[in-house]
Amino acid sequence: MLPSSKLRSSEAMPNATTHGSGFVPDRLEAIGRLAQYTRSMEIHVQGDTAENWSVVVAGAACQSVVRTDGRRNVVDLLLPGDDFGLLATDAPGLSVHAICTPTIVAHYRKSLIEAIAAEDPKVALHLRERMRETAARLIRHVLLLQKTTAKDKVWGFLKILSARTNDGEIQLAISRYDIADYLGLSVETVSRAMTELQFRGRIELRGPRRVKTLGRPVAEQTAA
Amino acid sequence: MLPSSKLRSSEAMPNATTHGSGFVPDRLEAIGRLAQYTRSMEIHVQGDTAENWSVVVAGAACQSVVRTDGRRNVVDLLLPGDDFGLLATDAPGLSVHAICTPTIVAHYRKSLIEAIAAEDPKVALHLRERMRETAARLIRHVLLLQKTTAKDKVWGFLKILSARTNDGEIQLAISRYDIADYLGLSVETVSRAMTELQFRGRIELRGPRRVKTLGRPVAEQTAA
DNA sequence: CGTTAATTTGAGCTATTTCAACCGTTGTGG
DNA sequence: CCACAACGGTTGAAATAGCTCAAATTAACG
Repeated sequence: MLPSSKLRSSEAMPNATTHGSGFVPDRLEAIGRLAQYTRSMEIHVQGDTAENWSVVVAGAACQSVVRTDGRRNVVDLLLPGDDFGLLATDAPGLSVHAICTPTIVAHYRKSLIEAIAAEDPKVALHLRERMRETAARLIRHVLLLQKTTAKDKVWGFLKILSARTNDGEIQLAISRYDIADYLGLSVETVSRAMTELQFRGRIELRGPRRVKTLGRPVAEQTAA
Repeated sequence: MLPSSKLRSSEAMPNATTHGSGFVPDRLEAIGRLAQYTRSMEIHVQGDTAENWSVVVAGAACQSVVRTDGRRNVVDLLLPGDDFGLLATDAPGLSVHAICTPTIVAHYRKSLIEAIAAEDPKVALHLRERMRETAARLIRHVLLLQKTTAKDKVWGFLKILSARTNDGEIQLAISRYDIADYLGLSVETVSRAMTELQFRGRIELRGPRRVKTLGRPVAEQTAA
């Protein structure tokens, strides 16, 4: 259950250090360590539990909890550019797993980035902005979960994903099971919601993992 | 829709400045402005929309959104000691309202606290800790919303509240309607869940707004 | 190709929403 | 001081939505 490879940036992704991934300031880029993970592998840096700030560079990951009854809840979905470990460290039983292969994550020691942030206001500002983004993601998640019907939840979820791609086409890195655990629904309900959304012309399924969002929210449609 | 009174700390709460409310470091306490609000009144400092960091000192407030269809969603419940305005500022349509009378909130200009934080690491640390608390609250909220049954949601909600009081007795500042909007349920379901929780001996209702939590989680009971 | 995992579909059951009415409290104006 | 409106809370009944168990179908991968 260890990363298949844990490499210096220069070894794993020569371009990452030289040109930068674009996700963090150059100043931080230099001290990052890239690690590559495979599907369902836990993401952490060996040796220390909560001492790292991490940014997903490629692939996808999700932060989740498993309940005492065996149920799993996905608290946050992490796509390239998303980070974790700065906020939400003390939550009990929270862990991060890769959900596709390969998933590449950049790890930064908190002690280091804090030292840099202390003397570089630009970096400090960047980190605060990252925290705000994480909070915004959590709030969007809450809003999603508060929607009444499963169709609304699934549609809202797909809409958020499609907003992160240029066109409406989505490459789903995440399985129906993960979506179910993210939305607090059963897999069957997620699947049915998908097919029904297609039936109603709101999405187009070009395969289980290829979705294109088409229309306006389900909420507006049900209102009409 | 303006605060009934907007006072210097020394005028409204003589003790707040001298002894401190205990919620923020002395260094910050000095620059805070206390404002008092009545139920359903929007909480903001006149003149600037998102330029303040605010801490609830007494009473209670909730951060909410109203959807296009008229539904309201409560994103965060703010009890004495909880803060808002640092994270989650850019969310669209988000506003904070007092949910009981009186609700007292301390406002701090962001420009000021950032300046202080820049030269006082202790204050900076405090602010980071506050952001982590806010995120932890959001995560707990997500986990609550992901619970499958309404009883689990309501019980989890009450349990979180009771964890913030010394004994298990809760003084509910929040109405059933607010709870419903917080948990993404209808009012009727919340009410029914309450009476059923009492029927099953998990809580004791000493009046609509006085609840005492008794047993272990509903989840464990349903498992048995 | 064959095996395994992922997704979809079906049927019965339970939970939740919705619409409606009722009760108790509070506050207000006559 | 009382009647009455307004609000918060509870309860009832019908319709719907979602969960569970079960199985079929499809995609992924060695």
